[in-house]
Amino acid sequence: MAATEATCAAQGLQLTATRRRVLEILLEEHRPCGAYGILERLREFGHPSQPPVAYRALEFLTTHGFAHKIASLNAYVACANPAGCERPAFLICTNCEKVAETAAVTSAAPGVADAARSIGFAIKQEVVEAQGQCSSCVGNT
Amino acid sequence: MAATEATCAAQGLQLTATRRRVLEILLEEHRPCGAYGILERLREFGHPSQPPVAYRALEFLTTHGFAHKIASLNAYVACANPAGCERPAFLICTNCEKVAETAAVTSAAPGVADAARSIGFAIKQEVVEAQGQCSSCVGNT
DNA sequence: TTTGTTATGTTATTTTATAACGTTGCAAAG
DNA sequence: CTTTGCAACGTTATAAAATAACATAACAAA
Repeated sequence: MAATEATCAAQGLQLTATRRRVLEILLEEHRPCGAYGILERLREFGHPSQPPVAYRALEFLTTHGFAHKIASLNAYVACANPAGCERPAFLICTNCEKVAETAAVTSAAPGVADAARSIGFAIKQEVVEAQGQCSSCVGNT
Repeated sequence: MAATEATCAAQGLQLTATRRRVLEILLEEHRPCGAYGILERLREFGHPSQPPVAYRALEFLTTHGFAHKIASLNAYVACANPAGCERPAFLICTNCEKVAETAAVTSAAPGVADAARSIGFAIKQEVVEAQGQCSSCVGNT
């Protein structure tokens, strides 16, 4: 949160009340939240709660790297490293639903990078989302 | 298509009319198709066209590896290598929307695999979707 | 011929996301 | 000042994606 505030201040980004509240919600849960779940939480706090409110805040947060969308879940998480987040990749526990964020060292998995090069494909961005079981859940279900 | 027929025959899977038609549709387009786009095409061919029809066919096709879901687009593509598809990864052109399928050689991008090991996370499955520009579109947009 | 299984047909609903349009607040240019 | 521009907001409506639930059909095995 502090890191986010600092980045916003440094870059002239407006961390408005709703945007801040959405980020707080994401930080409190440590699991991916659907947009409509966030919306409900906003409502509890007296914020306006039509869908575009949540989606606009989420767009701001994801655009600037303060949060990420987990495409395979259609859900959102706070960035684990808002100062200096690069090449985020996610480890999603299918049992407890918690998500660990990590950084992919190279641009792509070997094979993918090679394949891209060989067909002249210029990679701009990657979605890397691994599903499996976290250490507490290994063995269960 | 032939490979899919062969696999179905070998494994006792029923490639029914609708399932076959959906696969044909995916093969004709060589870009990702939304479920509702597929549904429209089905309607043109006189198939029933309620959403579950498309979703059931897609579930069959994806479960058995004849097609894949592109999570970051909420869309579906035919598998490029229905015989022996493993660790599929996708290169999605943001300009022409075509998708190239490739195989990730290792289980995860370096860094991701390491991170998983270090926190005791057992990876079962991975979603790897790179966005960028294909060779014909590099330079445009 | 009954039973179980797999696939289908259909209605309705849920979940996720965006279009569109008017308003507000505020800072910089005139 | 005041008006012009812009970014954010509020609201209504709708689109797009996915699934729940339940009835039917087709067919093979007991």
